[in-house]
Formats: sequence, structure tokens, C-alpha cells
Amino acid sequence: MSDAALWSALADPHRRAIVALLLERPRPVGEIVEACGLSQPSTSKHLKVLREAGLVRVRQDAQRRVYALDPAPIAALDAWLEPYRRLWNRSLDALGRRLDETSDDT
Amino acid sequence: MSDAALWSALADPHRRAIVALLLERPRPVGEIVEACGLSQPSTSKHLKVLREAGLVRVRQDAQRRVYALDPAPIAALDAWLEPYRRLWNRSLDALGRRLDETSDDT
DNA sequence: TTCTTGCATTCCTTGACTGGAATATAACTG
DNA sequence: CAGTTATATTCCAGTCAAGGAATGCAAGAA
Repeated sequence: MSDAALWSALADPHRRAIVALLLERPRPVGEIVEACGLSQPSTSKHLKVLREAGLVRVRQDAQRRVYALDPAPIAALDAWLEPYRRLWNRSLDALGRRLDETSDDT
Repeated sequence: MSDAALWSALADPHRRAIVALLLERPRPVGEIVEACGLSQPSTSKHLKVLREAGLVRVRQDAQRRVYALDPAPIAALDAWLEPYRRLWNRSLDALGRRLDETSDDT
């Protein structure tokens, strides 16, 4: 659940695809394998990385394992993003002011 | 500026540290080298990755190159995060409801 | 218990990334 | 122009992650 694990988990495009799949609804491994076009072992390894980063949780259903998103780490990302978002808003403000000034020329 | 470049640029902890440094203020390479404790070449390579991901911009000042954050890619990350943030809010709501119900027991 | 299904783990190979040392380059200085 | 400063690039290991094939393992079915 460390920050580093979170970032490196999401750095991989296949894992981001899995996360997006799980955003729609929880799914068993088989569905994920089919959807992302990787081999089953490879998919299982990605799921392990996501699990260890705290991004997904597993529930056992007979022989199947149903994976679901855990929303908590998202909050961590959001918190990381916060100061940058402030920077972004400031620059939007600056752009707005510049546009206002420019509009005086017309 | 692709999504993939953005994620893999931020996947590295040194690069996140550089980004955090530049959040405070723009800095020349020398300062960044000193602050993150890497060799100058290694730092320059990280800066190149950040540049190619669109996260930073360079301004030349005599022999120095002053790097600054470009706030635009932050918006992309924020957009990516949006649907997950909604999920997170839903789960907070659910938690709130459960706590409300539990409070009836007292 | 034996067979099958669904998933995890191990082994191995390959390709990508990282860091430092050495080197190149561009801009200022005298 | 020669020298110096600030940064980028190249070269070269060492490390690590990713993918497939083969294998292991647990849970149900017969």
C-alpha cells in the first residue's frame, strides 16, 4: 500500500486496463483474461501486483476468484495530486486574466 | 504527451521527487542535482523523460537551463482519476449509511 | 477417490530502465 | 581564441519487470 507500489502498479497499461474493467463491476479472473488478451498466468501476476498495491480485493466464489476494486488507494492518488491541481487552477486563472486583457484590444 | 508516457514518467520515485521540487519553484539543473542526490547525467536523463512526457518545460538562462512544471498533464491525470473518485464517494456514502444504522444500537 | 475446472506459482528468456563514468556541446569569460 | 561553466549525450554494465510454458494446488463434480 506504499505510494511507490501504487505508482508502479498503475504504470503498466495492462494493469490500468484491468482496473478500468473492475470499475464497471467485479469480475472473476477468467473474464479478465479474456478481456485483456493476455495469458492466464500473466494476468494472474498482474492481479497479484494490484493486490499488493491495495488496489483490488479478492472474494472466493466456489473455484472462482472474483476481483473488485478497492477505492481507498484512489484517495491517496487524489491527495498526491492536490497541490498540483492548485497549480493548475492558478495557471487557468492567469490564462483567464490574460484573455480578459486581450479582449480589451477589440 | 501520451497517457502511457505520463504514467511511466511518474512511476519513478526520483522523477516524482523532481516534480515535487519544481512544484515549489522553477529550478536550474544544478539545484535539482544537488537536491535529489543523483549524478548530473542521471538527473539530466530524468529531466528528459519528464520533458518528453510534457510534465516540465525548459527555459534557457545564459548557460543554465531552468526547468519548470507544466500544469497541463496534471489535468489529464485528474481526468483519469475522475470515475474512480466517483466510486470512492459512493463507498464513502455507503460507509456513512452503515455508521448511521449502527448508531441506532446505542 | 479420481477427474476437471479455475487460478496461482515457478522457471526461463528477453527487453527495458537505471546509474555512473566518460565525453560532447553550448554559452559565457578573459 | 582558449578556458570554464552548465548541461546533454553516449557507452556500458547491472537490475528488474513482463510474458509464455509448464507445473502446482484448491475446490467442486462424478
